[in-house]
Amino acid sequence: MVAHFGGSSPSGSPSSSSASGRRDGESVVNKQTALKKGPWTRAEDAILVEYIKVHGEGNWNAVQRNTSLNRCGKSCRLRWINHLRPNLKKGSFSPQEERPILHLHSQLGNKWARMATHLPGRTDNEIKNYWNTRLKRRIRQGLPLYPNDIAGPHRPQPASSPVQQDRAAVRGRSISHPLPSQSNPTLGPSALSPQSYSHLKTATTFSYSTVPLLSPSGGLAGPYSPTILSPTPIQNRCRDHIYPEATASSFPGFPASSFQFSPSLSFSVNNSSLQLPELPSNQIMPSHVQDPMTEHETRQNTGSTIALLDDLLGQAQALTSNKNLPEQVNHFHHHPGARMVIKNEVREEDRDLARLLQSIPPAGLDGLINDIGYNHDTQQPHLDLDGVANEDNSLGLDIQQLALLFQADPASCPWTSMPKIF
DNA sequence: AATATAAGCAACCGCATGGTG
DNA sequence: TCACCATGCGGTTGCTTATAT
Repeated sequence: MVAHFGGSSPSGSPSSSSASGRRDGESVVNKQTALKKGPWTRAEDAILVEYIKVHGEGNWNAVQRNTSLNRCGKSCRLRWINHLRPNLKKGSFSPQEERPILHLHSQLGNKWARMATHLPGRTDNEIKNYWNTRLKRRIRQGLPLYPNDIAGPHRPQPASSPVQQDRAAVRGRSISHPLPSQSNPTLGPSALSPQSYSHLKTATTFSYSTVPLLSPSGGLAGPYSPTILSPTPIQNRCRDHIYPEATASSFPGFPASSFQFSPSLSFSVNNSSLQLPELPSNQIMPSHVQDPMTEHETRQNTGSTIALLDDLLGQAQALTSNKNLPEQVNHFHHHPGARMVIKNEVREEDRDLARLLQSIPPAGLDGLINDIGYNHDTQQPHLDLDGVANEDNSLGLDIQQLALLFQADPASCPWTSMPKIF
């Protein structure tokens, strides 16, 4: 078979000497004008590895200038990052790796690079490919993604989309949010047909953490507002269609008409690492429905819990801008009883953890956080909460403890019976 | 065995960001 | 302040292989 890569650019597989040879010859002539594309050959790999051995990573464009490689800097970087650098894991993802991916995606969305920092030896590209493959599979299996009223490539767009309503709501306008029932034909769970998939290719990630929370009065949920919050339309759809089996009665301890839909409460402890909550993996919505807020808007709208942690992270960044700064202990600005150990470098992992904590009702955090940090040995964030910390500084909360914290009945905690979405 | 479809994967592209002169 | 450059990220494409019909 003659393979063609990138349209008109012929190239062979790495073992195809004829194709690559012809291409190589061509590249020598056109070195100033046409850089080689397509699969890398072993010879090219060897050149790149040897160069990096001597000069180290970075300055990728210099590779092409200083070697016989006729690849652009971006291509060299990509090849090194994804295939040639040491300690890369190869092969399919293990179940131990898959679960964190699901959890991370539920918290971070399509932040592949960020996710990769939590999965040693794995690249963002691998994670992205894994996720996209899985997403396609689940869609093909017809699992519910969103309701019929918004599905389909040719449906007329409503005059006021749910997102617009959400946006209006977070700007303080009072909008009623009738809870859709399972029997509501327009909002009932729908199975997405494979034919609908092409439409979804434009969909982007939708994360619970971006959903604005409304107080019962319709205003924003502040950091110390009651934890019982009115769900927005988007949250309603999450509850009714991503967890279609769950009904209001599945959430004991919360009024049926007003609760914060936050499955993120379902922490558990396993193998001394922070287990992120089990969340649906298919958190996507069609592009004409979802309208993800900017990070700034998200912070503004969800307020608040995150503000506390951002406050701390801001302090950490300020403090750690001095590389020689010794490890310091700071006090929570809003939580005098809590303390945070600030290491000597600012870590994205901390920000990830902060995002995770964003999903915890503010009152649940109040006075609880004792220590927050990141364990580089285990590559896991750790969080000490007063009275519930484990010996190894991992998160010491199990689902029953959390249920108690948030005054739900642990014996009938709904998240333990949530259907798995993978 | 031939064909169709799905899955897995590698690589490219466009864009955003940050540093520097 | 601006332009330029290097780098990094996420989306997308298209090829190869595996599996189903």
